[in-house]
Amino acid sequence: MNADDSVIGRIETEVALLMRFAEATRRATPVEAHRSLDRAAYVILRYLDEAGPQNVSALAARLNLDGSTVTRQVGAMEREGLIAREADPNDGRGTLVSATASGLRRMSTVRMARAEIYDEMLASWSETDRAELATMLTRLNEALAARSQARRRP
Amino acid sequence: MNADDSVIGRIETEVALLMRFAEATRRATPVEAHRSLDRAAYVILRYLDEAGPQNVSALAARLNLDGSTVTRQVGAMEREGLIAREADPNDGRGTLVSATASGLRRMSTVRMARAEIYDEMLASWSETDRAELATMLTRLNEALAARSQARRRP
DNA sequence: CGTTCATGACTGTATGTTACAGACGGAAAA
DNA sequence: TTTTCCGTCTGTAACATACAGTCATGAACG
Repeated sequence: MNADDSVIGRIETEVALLMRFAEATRRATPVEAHRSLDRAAYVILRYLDEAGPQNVSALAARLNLDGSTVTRQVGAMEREGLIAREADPNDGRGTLVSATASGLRRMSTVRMARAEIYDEMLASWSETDRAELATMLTRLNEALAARSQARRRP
Repeated sequence: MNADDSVIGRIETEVALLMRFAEATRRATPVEAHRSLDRAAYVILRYLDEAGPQNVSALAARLNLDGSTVTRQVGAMEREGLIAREADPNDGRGTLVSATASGLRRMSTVRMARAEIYDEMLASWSETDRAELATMLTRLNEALAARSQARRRP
């Protein structure tokens, strides 16, 4: 049986395809929107916005990145004024990273632009179908998150 | 209104999340599966399997990559015996890239492994829900592809 | 209270992927 | 035939990332 004959095969194919599209779209995005807030910066700001100030380790765990990578990322973001770093009052070893107003503004702009793109792209979809897509993606991510958890504590 | 309050906002959020998961999963994949067939190699082999031998430019266009990037990729893949290169009989400038049996075998192995992961991950889903997810992903990709087309010929 | 171990951040280094610019040769057009 | 265009390849640079090691702080335990 060809892998594509099964529903699971189709899911694998479509997720792979989605990855390629997303990458290509990101790279093709005009400089003023993309370079101003590269991928890691965007997700970091999203998370800080959602969960409040975090230390580097927490960010690394959340983003599934090495601590050193996050250190460099937030270093660059600090230079651009997107986030601020301060000593963690509860742990002298830690560094608390918090989003600045400017950082949140930039994140929000990117987010609105992306939502706009999806809105245009799905213009012909019914509201029901859009809701169904959102639900399915949410559930897929929940499944992925559960698997991540399971793998981290084997 | 917060962007997440709308269905479109949720879709944007979930796709961004899915990207992070997919990246992290790819990086966390054990060497024997991952290094043996890195991301670009996998999609190149998938495309060659689907569409037959292609020259470098066609691959680059399809994958939304620069020609030089594809040149290097197929160079590495040739060294590993995953693809073969020959002069394009129809165009002396071109190089025809074709998958080898070994390359297709490796691709298929990776594909099955991935399908297996999805299968486990979605074990608790009903067949109806799985089918619904596959359908929604397919439709989302169609919308993305349509947008790509539109942007390429503006 | 001091020693030892664990943890958080950071730095040095290496790798992989990518793009852009330029070279070179073959193809197509004038 | 000459000029221009196109496909591939090579040189170079940027960037994100991981791994290993360093340094400082906190925690546990005798």
